[in-house]
Amino acid sequence: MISAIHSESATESQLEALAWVFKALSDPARLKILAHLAQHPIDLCCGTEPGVCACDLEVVTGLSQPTVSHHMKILSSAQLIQAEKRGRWMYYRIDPQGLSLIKAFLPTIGG
Amino acid sequence: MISAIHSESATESQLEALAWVFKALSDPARLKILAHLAQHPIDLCCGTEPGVCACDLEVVTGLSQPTVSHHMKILSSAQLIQAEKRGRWMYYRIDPQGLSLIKAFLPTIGG
DNA sequence: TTGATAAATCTAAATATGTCAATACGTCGA
DNA sequence: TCGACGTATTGACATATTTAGATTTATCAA
Repeated sequence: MISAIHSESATESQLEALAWVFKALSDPARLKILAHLAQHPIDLCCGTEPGVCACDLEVVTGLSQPTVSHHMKILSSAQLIQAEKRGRWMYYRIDPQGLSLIKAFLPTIGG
Repeated sequence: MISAIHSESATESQLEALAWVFKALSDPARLKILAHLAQHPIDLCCGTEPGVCACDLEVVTGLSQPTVSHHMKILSSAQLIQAEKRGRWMYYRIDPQGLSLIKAFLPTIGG
């Protein structure tokens, strides 16, 4: 069949989407944020709400508020976190979609 | 115990090493190279030698020779490929170490 | 309504990255 | 030894990324 001419199993745009998820994971601050979210599904500072608020992540990373906001936007665009605003606070939690993409792809590159 | 003060399970330097592997994976050209290596353990253009030579990867990626060389250096530094020189040719193959690092870390961030 | 607070956006900076042309380096064959 | 060939390195350039200060927006409390 014709599509077999393109012998690579992943299309160009699929590779770009995957590369973007990997890029979101390529910063130590963002890895630290994700590890914190995975290990603290219940918020520490703002009560018993599910998720972690942005102010916590400033402490965890030692970065400024705008910088944390920037990182969260990147993680969100890669579907690695889900963000929800409740009142004045943003709450974050792990989004399984981004990592699922990666886990499905790893065998393609020998993993 | 004292070390428990640092409650994150991964140290700063471990996170940096992981981030570096993810960064090596964050480029579509490098993903394409890895996919090609995984799917062609036997060389196409230069006989029956195990591995893929650099000249093949110029064709696969459509990039110039120096650019491919640059990408291979990055993949190698992340332990994602093994490189071997035989005569005038460089042969590459998948190195399982880099991906193993990642696969071991994914559960830490909810994967 | 006003003031305070949490987060996003805008702006600017320093640094990093991807790319190729030119060149250098190794290796092989004649 | 010399020339050709495959790859690595260097230099240059355009673009992207990380970061924080200043400002804006949205929400709540008084």
